[in-house]
Amino acid sequence: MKFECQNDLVEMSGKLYPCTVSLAMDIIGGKWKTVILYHLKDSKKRYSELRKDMPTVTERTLSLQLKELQKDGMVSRTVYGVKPPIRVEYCLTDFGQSFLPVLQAITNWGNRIASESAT
Amino acid sequence: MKFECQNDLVEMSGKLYPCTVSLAMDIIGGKWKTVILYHLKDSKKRYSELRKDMPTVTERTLSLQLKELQKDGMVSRTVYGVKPPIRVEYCLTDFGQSFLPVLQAITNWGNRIASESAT
DNA sequence: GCAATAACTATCAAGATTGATAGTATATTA
DNA sequence: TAATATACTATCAATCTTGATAGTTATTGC
Repeated sequence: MKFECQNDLVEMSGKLYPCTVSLAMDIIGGKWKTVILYHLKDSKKRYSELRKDMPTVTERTLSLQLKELQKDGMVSRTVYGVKPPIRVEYCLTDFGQSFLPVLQAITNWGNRIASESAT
Repeated sequence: MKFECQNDLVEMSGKLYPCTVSLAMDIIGGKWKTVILYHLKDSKKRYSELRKDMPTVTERTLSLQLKELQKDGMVSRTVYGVKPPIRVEYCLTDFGQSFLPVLQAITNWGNRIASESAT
C-alpha cells in the first residue's frame, strides 16, 4: 500500500519534520531538557546549582543536554573568570522565554496527573 | 506568571520521577506521540487514516507508540468486526482530552518557530 | 484467479540516549 | 599539606528508540 505525502514538510536547521509539532518536540524532547528549562525558568543558575536541583542526572548527561539547549538557542552560557575554578551561568534566552507558556501547560498537566493519581 | 512543581519525588505506575514535569514528559515524549495525539485531537481515526496522516513513520513504530499511549490511558482502541479486514478506531480518552491545552501550546510554539525561521 | 485492503506482528539491525566511573586544572579553605 | 570546590571531559557500555523489510489472516473487487 502506498501513501502520498499530503502534509507540508517543515525544514529547520537542515532537518525535515512532518509538522511543526514534531519540530517542537525535537527541541524539547528527551528525558531532561524540560526539567532543565523548568529549573531555569525563574532565574539564571550555575552548573553546580543545576546539579543540586537535579541530583538524579549524571554530570555527563546534564552537560550534553545543556549543550543541545544552547545549540538550539534555548539557553545561554556565560563564563566568569579564566582559571579554574571558573563560574558559569546558564540562563534562558529570549527564545527560551518564548517556551514558558508551553512549560507552564506541561507543568500544570503533570501536577494534575500526580495529584489525581495520589487520591 | 507563576507555576509550581512539587520537588519531591513523584511515583507513578511503579516509576519514580524527580518532578511532575518529567512525569509528563515520560508520557508524551518520544518522536511520534505528540504527533499522533495531534492527529487524533479533532476526531477518532482508523489505523489506516493515521498512516496516511503520518507517512514518514513506519507501521511498527506507529503500532508501538499507539500501544504505549493506550497503556498510559491517553487513547482508546475500539475494534469493529471479528474477521479481517477488521476496523479499528483510535480515539482520545478523557485523560487524553486533558492534554489538549498542552498540545495547543506546543503547536502554537512550533508554528511560531517555523514561521519565524522562514522569514 | 489475483490483487488489493485492513491492521497489524516478527525479525534484525542501526542509531540515539543515558548511565557509571574516573580524570582534568587551579584556587581556596582547613 | 590535604581536602574541597568548580565545571566540566573521556571512555566504555547498557539500554532505549526507531527503522527496514517481510509476513499474517480473511474478505472484497475486478
